[in-house]
Amino acid sequence: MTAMQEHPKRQAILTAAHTQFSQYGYRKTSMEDIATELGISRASLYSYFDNKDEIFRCVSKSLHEGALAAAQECLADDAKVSDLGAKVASALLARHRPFQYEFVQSAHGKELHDEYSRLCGDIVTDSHQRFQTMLGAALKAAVRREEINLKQSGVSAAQAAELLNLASAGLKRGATDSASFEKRVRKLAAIFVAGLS
Amino acid sequence: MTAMQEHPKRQAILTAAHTQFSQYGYRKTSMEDIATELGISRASLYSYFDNKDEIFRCVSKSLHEGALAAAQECLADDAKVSDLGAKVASALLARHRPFQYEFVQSAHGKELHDEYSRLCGDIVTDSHQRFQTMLGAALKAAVRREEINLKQSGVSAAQAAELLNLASAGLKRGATDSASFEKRVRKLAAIFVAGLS
DNA sequence: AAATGACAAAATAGATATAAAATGTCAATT
DNA sequence: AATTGACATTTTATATCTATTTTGTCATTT
Repeated sequence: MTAMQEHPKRQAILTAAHTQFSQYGYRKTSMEDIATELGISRASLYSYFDNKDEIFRCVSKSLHEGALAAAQECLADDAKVSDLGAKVASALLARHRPFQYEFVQSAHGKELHDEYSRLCGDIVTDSHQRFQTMLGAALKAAVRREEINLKQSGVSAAQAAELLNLASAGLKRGATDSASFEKRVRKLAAIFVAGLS
Repeated sequence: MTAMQEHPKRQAILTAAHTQFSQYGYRKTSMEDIATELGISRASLYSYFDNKDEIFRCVSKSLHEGALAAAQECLADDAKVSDLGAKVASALLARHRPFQYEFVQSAHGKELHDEYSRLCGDIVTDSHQRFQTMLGAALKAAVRREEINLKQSGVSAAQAAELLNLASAGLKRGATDSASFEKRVRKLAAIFVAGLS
């Protein structure tokens, strides 16, 4: 249920690193920068992490775990949300929120994206898969509750989850800020869920 | 209605260039390569185009114009398509088909994408806009025909068109080939249109 | 034990030089 | 008039060198 216990110092380092990475990109952030951001010496970092690559991977892992936990929370049976469309939208937003750096058209955004696929391809894939599984399960539960009906459109719950996830990622392209992204995801989810009835 | 008349030689050059560009990327394709592909001398190219950048822009323009014309055809009132979902899907596919190079996870795909935004940002934006306008108009016509109803979901026809277009672009990410992309677009369009009823 | 300063090794950035490839022009050719 | 070979120019690729930055380790300090 909960993420693996991280040594609090490790967690602090990851937070500082995340701040620097999203501000200056991966390559332009040095271990010195991360240490300074935290107010400790660079050498201390090596007591907690092997190298910068590992820090980056752990930041990524932490972001993904957090996003998945938040999404899971949104999809929980006892979630007090009016309708399924809103529930799905909130899960999609929880899933994609930490990765809004992709909005950035700048060199930073592109570099970060490249480093992600270079160093964290497995983490991204795994997270992608797990999210689709949990969203698929939530949709299946909704079928059981007869809130939606998949037979008409001929898609499985898993396929529907995949479509929602990929489509949401597409909505980032046109968005200039997180607010417009959020609005679009909510409308898409509402219409999509309405289409499964 | 029809695209601007291109000198047939110009058109032949654009075709040869497109072949080379999609095979080797922009930078790795030389004017010599394009000329050889066509069986003429490199110098001749300069009788028809100022330079490589202009050729690339014209290839892009041609692809976009072709895609828009095809999409327009799909959306025409007299199009003999069973339902609105299928009609919308075919238009989306016509719009995105020429740009499936984005599937390519390889360096080529990324380079081409970069060159597109460097040299053809205006063309891409314009095409994007025009497509959404025509799709929006088609949706509006469907509202008039009472095939769909936008009031329930609270989106304008233009917003719905935008959502469909961006979401479709997102579906490229997960697709490994054009067939899987096509299936996904058809399902998304069907569900989306069903959600507007 | 946790943190750090100091050190050697490795990576990066910048400058320079050279060779090769590609570009754009134009006079000559068909 | 359309096409091209040939030329001068520009761009790109590669290698080498130096100076600087960054990294990873470890003995020392608190």
